Amino acid sequence: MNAILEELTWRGLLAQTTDEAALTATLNDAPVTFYCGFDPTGPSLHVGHLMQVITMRRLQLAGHKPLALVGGATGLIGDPKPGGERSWLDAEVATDNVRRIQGQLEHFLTFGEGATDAILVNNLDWTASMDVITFLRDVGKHFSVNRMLDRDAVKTRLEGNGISYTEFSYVLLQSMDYLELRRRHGCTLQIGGSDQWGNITAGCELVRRVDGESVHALTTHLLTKSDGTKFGKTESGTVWLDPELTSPYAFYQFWFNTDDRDVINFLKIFSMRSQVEIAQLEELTTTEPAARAAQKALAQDVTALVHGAAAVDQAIAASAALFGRAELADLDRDTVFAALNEAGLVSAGEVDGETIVDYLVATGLMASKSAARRSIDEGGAYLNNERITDEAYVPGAADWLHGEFLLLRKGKRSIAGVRQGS
RNA sequence: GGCAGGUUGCCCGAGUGGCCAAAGGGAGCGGACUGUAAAUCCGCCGGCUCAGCCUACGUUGGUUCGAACCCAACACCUGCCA
Repeated sequence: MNAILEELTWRGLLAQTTDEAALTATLNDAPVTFYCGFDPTGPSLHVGHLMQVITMRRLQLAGHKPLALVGGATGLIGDPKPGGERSWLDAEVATDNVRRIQGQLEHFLTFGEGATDAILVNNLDWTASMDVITFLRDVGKHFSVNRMLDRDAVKTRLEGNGISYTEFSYVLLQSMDYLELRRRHGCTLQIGGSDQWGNITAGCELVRRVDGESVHALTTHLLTKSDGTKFGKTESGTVWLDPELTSPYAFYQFWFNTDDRDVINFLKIFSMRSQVEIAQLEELTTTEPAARAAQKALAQDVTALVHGAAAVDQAIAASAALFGRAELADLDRDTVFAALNEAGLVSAGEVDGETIVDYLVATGLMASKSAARRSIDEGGAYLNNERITDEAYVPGAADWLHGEFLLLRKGKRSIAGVRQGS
């Protein structure tokens, strides 16, 4: 087996390949141009996309050439998912999303003119100008509806709430991408999540039927968590890569809170650490679970990759200040400010009212005054790390840290601050 | 275009005239125990000027002392037929 395939296998990434022997030979033979597509369904990539992005990076480091495709066209159509029809993505929003996502991808791969440098492509470029007759004759003719109906997502939809012709056609567009990228860039490998297997192999088949060339597919396992919940979500929603949508602090916390049972798998998938290093961390997780060395390594690695080393330092400092044992009074003003700023800081001027309930609501920590009162009742609200018992309490001069900040907390780990003055 | 079924809180789903802010489950939140983990147990889970009031069961209008529940129209979804 080829070295990079072995590594992907060890990391638990490799789910399926079209023809392992042929793919191994191809990868050994020469640099391979490969692609992976991202549909612009949101304003940013999120941690769920990270697995593919990092896999692309691994392949690039192994000497292969990535084509990062953003689905300006496919995003407007929608890949059928079992649950039901997707909500319509406005064309303008899609265009904007494409631009944002392209910018993010540039962050993770090395782009340029060199042999293994990555190239950005957008499938709108070869789809928008295609006319219906050409589409139906040159592309549609190669697809059997009978086989399209066999796909799981489609079957589920037929048994459930049905599927529109729009989404049913999605696979044709994605297949066209493969054909086009092979012609334009000599692309002979497509990677994606294992849920993309059907779309990817359909592309392989189209290339074979139309151009008579044999191209490859490689899928990665879908990420599962031990507790059965979906990866990539927190109580506040999707964990985005855009620092405007998910702060580096929240991002760091997301990884830091990983379950013991998942942390080693995540390190294999998301970090560039070696087999030896990960084995050591695995050992530490068993012998000294409370230290959570593996979670720290994971959070630092991924945060550094996405937001840079400086953001890691800030996230660590903020976490230490907010969760540490240190007396709040002992923390210097700048540390408090940096920590609260990461956690989310509201200016006192924006607070409507003066009781602790008003502050809790203003920071967004509590959804409503009712919820705030309830939390206080339940003993789950804290001011400067001390439990609040009186919902009518009005913070006094002594409560303002350095005369400037209030530290508010809900439960153990939802934190926000209020800042006096401007 | 015809016929049938459907639209309930974040999600699923019960409720068919007063006892309904609406059963049950899931998700979520808090507490206890811990390690900012998991599991477990307990509590909470529309809003507010909170023993009361307001808003809510697709939309609008109607019947009624009283409607998520009955009637009408409309909108949307699904299926079957044309």
